[in-house]
Amino acid sequence: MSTSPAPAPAEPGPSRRRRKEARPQELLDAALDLFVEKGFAATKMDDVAARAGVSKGTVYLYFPSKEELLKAVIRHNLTLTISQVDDLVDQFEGSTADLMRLAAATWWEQVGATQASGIFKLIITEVRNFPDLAAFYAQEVIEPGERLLVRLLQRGVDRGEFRTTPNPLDTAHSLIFPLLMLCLHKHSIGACPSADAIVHDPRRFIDNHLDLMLQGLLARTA
Amino acid sequence: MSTSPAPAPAEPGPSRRRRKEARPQELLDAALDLFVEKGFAATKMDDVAARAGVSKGTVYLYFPSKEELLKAVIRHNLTLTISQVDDLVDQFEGSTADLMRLAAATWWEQVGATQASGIFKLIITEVRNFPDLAAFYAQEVIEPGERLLVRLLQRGVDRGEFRTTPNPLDTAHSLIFPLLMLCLHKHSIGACPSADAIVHDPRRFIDNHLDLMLQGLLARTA
Amino acid sequence: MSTSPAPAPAEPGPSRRRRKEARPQELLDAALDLFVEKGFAATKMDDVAARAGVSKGTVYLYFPSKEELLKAVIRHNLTLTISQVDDLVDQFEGSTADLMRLAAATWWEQVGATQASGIFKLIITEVRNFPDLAAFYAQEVIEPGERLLVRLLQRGVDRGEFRTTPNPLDTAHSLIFPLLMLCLHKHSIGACPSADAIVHDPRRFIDNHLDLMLQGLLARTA
Amino acid sequence: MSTSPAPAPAEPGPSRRRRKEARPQELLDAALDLFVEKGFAATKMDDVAARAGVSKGTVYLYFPSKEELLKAVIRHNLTLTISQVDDLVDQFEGSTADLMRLAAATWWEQVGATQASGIFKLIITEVRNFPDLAAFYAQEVIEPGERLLVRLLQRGVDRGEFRTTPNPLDTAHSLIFPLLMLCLHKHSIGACPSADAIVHDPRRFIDNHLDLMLQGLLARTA
DNA sequence: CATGAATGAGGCTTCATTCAT
DNA sequence: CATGAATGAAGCCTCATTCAT
Repeated sequence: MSTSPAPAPAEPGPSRRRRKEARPQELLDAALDLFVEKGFAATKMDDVAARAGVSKGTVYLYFPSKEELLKAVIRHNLTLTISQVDDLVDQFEGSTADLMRLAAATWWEQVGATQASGIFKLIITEVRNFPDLAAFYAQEVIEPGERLLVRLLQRGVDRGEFRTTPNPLDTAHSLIFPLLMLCLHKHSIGACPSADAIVHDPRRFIDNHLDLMLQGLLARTA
Repeated sequence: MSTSPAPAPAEPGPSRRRRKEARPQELLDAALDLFVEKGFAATKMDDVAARAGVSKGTVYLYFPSKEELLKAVIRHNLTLTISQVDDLVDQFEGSTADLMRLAAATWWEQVGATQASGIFKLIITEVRNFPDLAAFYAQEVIEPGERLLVRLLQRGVDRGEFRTTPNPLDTAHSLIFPLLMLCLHKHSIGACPSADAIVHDPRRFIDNHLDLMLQGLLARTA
Repeated sequence: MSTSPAPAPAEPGPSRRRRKEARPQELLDAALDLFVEKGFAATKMDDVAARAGVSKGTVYLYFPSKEELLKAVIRHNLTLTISQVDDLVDQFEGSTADLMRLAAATWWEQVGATQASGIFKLIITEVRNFPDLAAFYAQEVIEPGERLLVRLLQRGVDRGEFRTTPNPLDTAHSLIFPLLMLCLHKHSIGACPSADAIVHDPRRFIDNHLDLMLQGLLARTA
Repeated sequence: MSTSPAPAPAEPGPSRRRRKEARPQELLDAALDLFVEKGFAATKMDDVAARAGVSKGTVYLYFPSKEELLKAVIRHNLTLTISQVDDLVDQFEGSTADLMRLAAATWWEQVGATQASGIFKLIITEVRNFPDLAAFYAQEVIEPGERLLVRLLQRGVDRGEFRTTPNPLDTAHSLIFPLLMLCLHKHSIGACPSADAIVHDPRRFIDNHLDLMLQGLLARTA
């Protein structure tokens, strides 16, 4: 986009400096793509560099090793997501069913539909090779995520919309697991041309899933 | 199944012979474990050999290359599972809810709770590096699996137990995805000691999930 | 020498095994040569392998890293030298002057004139990059060597052959330093064809040096 | 010598100017230190720049390559030393023993005790990798040095102070080698904290060495 | 059949050198 | 002049694969 030769040298001189500032982000994006696509071990630093449009050595100006690059990729893609939905739950005033639909849509737009959705595959793939990640991910994603979902369910119960379920955490997992599978699918089988996409329309699937779950959760008035 | 003692006890001794006959199976098991744990690229042939209790060269007596070993592992772990449940659906005579609970329990016992459950992580991890797998997996697992689940749902509808859902395939995915996530979790975060197990009791989770789904599916008599 | 294709396969089968047992020594010799010639940092593992007649990877079957190879080279070339001269001093019965000449000749034959003489250059060159070596060398070589030399001088004094010197350790260094310089020279300037050899005859130099020193040490009867 | 304050105080300020003029010297000093400490191959241009307090690119403004920097370092540290002692020999009127003591003390002060003493280690370390150095060093240092020492010995013989020795060059080496070893030691084992200094007092050692040698050289009147 | 020594292509990483600012 | 971001050749080390025993 901005890599075309600058037509006017009149500008203060951003070309080199601007690149420098953008590099880490470009490298993180390139690395995320490749780590998700091929796995950490099968990704070559050369490939990361090439995809970011730099030479091999440049990557090492920004990240001291392949492993640190991985950690930076994960750190970079795990922040800020849950807190937004957290705020949503606080402020929303409609029915819990609507809130859940809104939260799911938000999440899908910001995470599921973006490059960041690959992070789930990456975690599942690499967590056993880099055990540090486990604690980090549990603390940064799983725990806040579970708290959020349980809070959401409790809201429904408190407002008389949902029945109680024997184990709210299990129920939370029933809600969220299919969405995570959507992400995993998108970056595995779903990315292979040979296998025709199994889930054709993620948004429709999410609606259907929430409908099913909400039916199962509704307080039966009868 | 085929490891039963050799019928003729006249031979010099069964132990060495049995080993030879068991080798491929032992190698496949070792390879599955390691491929699932570390990923294909990060697994060394040395490790596979060591875990199977043989020397490195021996692996090549049975599998011509690492990639062929991977394919053999996948092929070996994908067969026979669905057909069993298929038969179940044909023969079962009780309610579809009970059938689903039985099918899920059977699947969990034969797949989810065993080493073979790792195959799902392996597929997700490696399918993009070995695109052949995609078609193979789609044909051998996804399509029969989806057919089975849709048939199951249809049975419920036909018998007046379930309401119809706008997209039965989506519904099938809502049913099965959480179970697959259980397998993935078990072989990723769930295997890390640092992160306390998130899903503590798979069987209870499956019950809860089916209850929720069934509530959502039941034909409302009201 | 023995790498020609074996004409008679009748032998028990030494070719492969014998190589395996000789490898470490061959590699240590090759590494000593190259480390001494080019320095540790400038020596490539490929070069070591090539000089030992094996491929790159083979070196790593015997030494886990370049640094460990260096340590092994040093360890291997520092043992057994001083103890021999130590025994000599114990058993010799002639004049201390003769004993010193014999000791020097022995040392020159076993160390100075051999490949092992390079170890002194190697130590001087690399000790600051690998500080572990300092303590090791001080303990294994310097301390026993100094003790030996001081004992030798004391023998001369005790027998009324030598005068006392204000600082025997200094005197010991005056004795030994020129011999060490001989080794250093041999592996530096002395190895360059462009500079005509400065010390033409090491044995003659050693004789001359000892004569000078002994003249300086003799008890003056006057 | 040339770092005296700029004659014209009218200019904006001497500090920046002086730095520019001092740069080459600062770089040579930094490079000498590092080449001596770590060896040529293990020294990074970054380190040289950092020690001289400039950025990496700046080094290349003054020296076109790392190898040229090495040559400049050596050239710079080899000049001017011997000619001073040469003059001393011409002008001195006392005993040759005293002259030798004076010459040794002068040399120690101007070379041995300074940073320049490292040059001997550097030559020994690198001469085989840069054969040009051999001829240069032989011509600039060894030959004048040997001529000087032989002249010194001849002076003693001519004045009836010393006996003749069978090979004056060997004797010259016996005189000078221990002093060179002092320099080498100082920049190798002597610089390692782990090994307690072996030669504790260089000046005392030099005195002792000369006393020994002079005793060995004295014309015996008896 | 089984072994494990040997190979060498390939990947991560370093660092001398260049050059736009 | 000085900077430091960028480059890419080169070196250490790994590991899939081969093959003599």
